[in-house]
Amino acid sequence: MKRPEPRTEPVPEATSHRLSLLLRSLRSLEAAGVRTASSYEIAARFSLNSAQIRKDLAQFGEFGVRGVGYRVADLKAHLKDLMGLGVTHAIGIAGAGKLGQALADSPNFNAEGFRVAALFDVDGRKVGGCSRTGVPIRDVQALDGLVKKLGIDIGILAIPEAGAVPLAQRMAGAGVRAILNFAPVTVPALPGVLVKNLDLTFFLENLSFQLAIAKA
Amino acid sequence: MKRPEPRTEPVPEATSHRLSLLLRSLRSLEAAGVRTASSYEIAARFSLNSAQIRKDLAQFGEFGVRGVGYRVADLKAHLKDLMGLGVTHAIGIAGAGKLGQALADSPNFNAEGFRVAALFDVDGRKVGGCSRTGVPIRDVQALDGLVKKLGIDIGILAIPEAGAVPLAQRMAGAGVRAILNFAPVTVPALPGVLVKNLDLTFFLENLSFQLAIAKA
DNA sequence: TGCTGTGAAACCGTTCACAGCT
DNA sequence: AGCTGTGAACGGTTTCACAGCA
Repeated sequence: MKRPEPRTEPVPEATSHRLSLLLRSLRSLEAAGVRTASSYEIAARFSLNSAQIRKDLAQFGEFGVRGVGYRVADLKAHLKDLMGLGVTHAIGIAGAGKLGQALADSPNFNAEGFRVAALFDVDGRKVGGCSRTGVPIRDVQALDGLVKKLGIDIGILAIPEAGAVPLAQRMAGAGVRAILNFAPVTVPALPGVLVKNLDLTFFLENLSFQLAIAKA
Repeated sequence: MKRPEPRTEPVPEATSHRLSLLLRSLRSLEAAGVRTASSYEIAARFSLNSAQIRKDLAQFGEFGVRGVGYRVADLKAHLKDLMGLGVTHAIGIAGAGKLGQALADSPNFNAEGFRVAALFDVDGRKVGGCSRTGVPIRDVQALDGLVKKLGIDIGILAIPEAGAVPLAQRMAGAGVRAILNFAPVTVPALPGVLVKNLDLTFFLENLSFQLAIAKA
């Protein structure tokens, strides 16, 4: 099994999402006791083209066995490694409101590869407490120190619009390497830090838009 | 100002997101007292190509004035109309946990074009209560009746994985026209209902992936 | 034989560059 | 002159179709 040159260009978001889906699918195949699966079988699971699965994987190496398919356990292990889920990322969430706590307690954010290390808030009444599953709520003042101490490499912004950009900058300064922003502002790219803006309103508006068009 | 044929094909998600961004930008321009803006000026606000803005809009009509640009108030009104935000969509959220309540109380989900009409839960202790901003929590049993009574046309799934698909089907049966699913399962397309699966884990995994590649 | 991995073709979205209106 | 609206060029992604290996 050979590997191509290590990539430097970012992976297209569509590819990344398909690989996440693939990983999820492999987990369920493994749980079902399936040892080996062809790209055709996998493609049937979610509605995808089998060639696309092969192409997606081929960018990163040769993971299959001709005439046989893919060994589920092997491919899953390779994928996890590839996606950087072999090591556990420590997450810091700014904003201990409902959204922040929902994310902090979510099994999805404490799954393979991720662990929510702390919540941060400005509200003195919340600071010192912890979320339902025990994620401590700290004062934003302590952010810089705790990012380093806890090894937080991913920051999440679950705060109102106004504070988002400065807080993103603060996180970047503290050494966070990636930021997921839920506030309805576009946080600009920061040097050396990956920023993903994720305004949930846009998805709602998208639905509204599609409905409006279908109606017409 | 002429309009092209009404569209039937779905709008690409990228276009839809850009138009959401454009709408947001127009609101801030209007708030700043700007009356008219060229595609070049608007493009500079977010980092886009001016031609793309013109092309995006051109699919739906002619909204600009040659030699002048776009009248901010006019374009905003047209965009809102186009995106189906002229009428208010009633939203029903399944799952009155932290995420469900966060969304129910979010100003973004109660903005122009949207209003959260009800939360639904199976937990008898929650039923009968309401969220911080007063969205009533109802028993899932009552879903079918309330969808019709409250005119709910958009359903949101903020529940664990297991119940998501059946509940989506139930919502579809009750007459919901679009579903936004936050549970980590792919809810398949249902006849006559728009389904958008939005697994937040995928965005985290995407960040992890990009970090892993950058490191290599 | 049956599957992967992959060049070639088709498709789609973005960018360029300019005609045409005000 | 200045800007929109748009045909044409470009670049990237998806699909096809098959060579090549187990």
